[in-house]
Amino acid sequence: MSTQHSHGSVSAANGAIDDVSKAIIVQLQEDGRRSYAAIGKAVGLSEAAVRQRVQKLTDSGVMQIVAVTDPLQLGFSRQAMLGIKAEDDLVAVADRIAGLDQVDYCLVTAGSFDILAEVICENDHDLLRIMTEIRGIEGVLSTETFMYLSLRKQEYNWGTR
Amino acid sequence: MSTQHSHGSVSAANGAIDDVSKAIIVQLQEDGRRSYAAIGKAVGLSEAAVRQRVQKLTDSGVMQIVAVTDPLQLGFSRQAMLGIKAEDDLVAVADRIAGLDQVDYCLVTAGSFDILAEVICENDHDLLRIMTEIRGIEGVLSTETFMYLSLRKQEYNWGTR
DNA sequence: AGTGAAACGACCGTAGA
DNA sequence: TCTACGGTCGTTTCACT
Repeated sequence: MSTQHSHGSVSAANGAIDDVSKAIIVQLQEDGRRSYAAIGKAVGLSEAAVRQRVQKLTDSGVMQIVAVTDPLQLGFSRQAMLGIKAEDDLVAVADRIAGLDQVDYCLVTAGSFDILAEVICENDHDLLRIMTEIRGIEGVLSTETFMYLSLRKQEYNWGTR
Repeated sequence: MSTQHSHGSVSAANGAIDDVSKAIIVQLQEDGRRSYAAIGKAVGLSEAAVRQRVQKLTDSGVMQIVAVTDPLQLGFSRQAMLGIKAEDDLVAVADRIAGLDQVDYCLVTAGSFDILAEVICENDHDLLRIMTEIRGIEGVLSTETFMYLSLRKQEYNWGTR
């Protein structure tokens, strides 16, 4: 870490990612199972070098390679975003909500809601149950439900365009 | 497709996924690059059989294996959910919003907003620009912004618990 | 749909610049 | 941090069930 010679580092001291690593990420956003050799050919690096950089990127949490699924095709036909008003420690309340299995996405926001939570359920019965559960959580003042009618865009390839 | 012998199919006629395929998906949700051989060992199937099922699952859009990145670590420090009220054909309006590069997630909802859109930006300047752009889209009546303060949960492993 | 086997290619550790 | 190389393991194709 103390010295650098002819080559740059995967991430600079400030945590920025160089163009080569971005190119590698693009390759893996297109196909998470693309071989390191093929990626190396595309970005102009040896197979081993690609492997090292992918390792660092995943270890540092910049990137993860995972299967993402379509809830509808797996039988989860009810999705909703919940806008939540809360009191006291918003992070603590959000973490309690995030602890529920049916919540896949939860964050603290600035705006007329304090917390947003996305829930994925099999049916209306499940959705009602999880909503009731969230309303019962300590610190939750109110919830408003936005039922998903039609998903128009969902992209995972961020930071590389 | 017309006959079945001793083995089941990857997806039933109604589109449901059997338990073996779910087990494969779980493996790939844990690690998208896990070898077919290792998955086969875990789920009790040969490598070739695992590969065939993965192929079908990805071809049919039930699953995709991709790199997902952390916007913050890639220099995109401003995220927000926009609650949008719109008129006329909501799908058409949502698709126009979805066409913007900075929008990574966009859907039509039932509730006090007609459309929800998540935007990922490098800075406040970009965020303001994209908000202005969305407000200018035909059919958009109003937008309300929920700035992201703290992401507490983001899970990709859906449909397999 | 699944199995098994053989040829091929990818992956991984190590060494050296 | 990169390239180079060899051993090991995964992948692919094919014939068969």
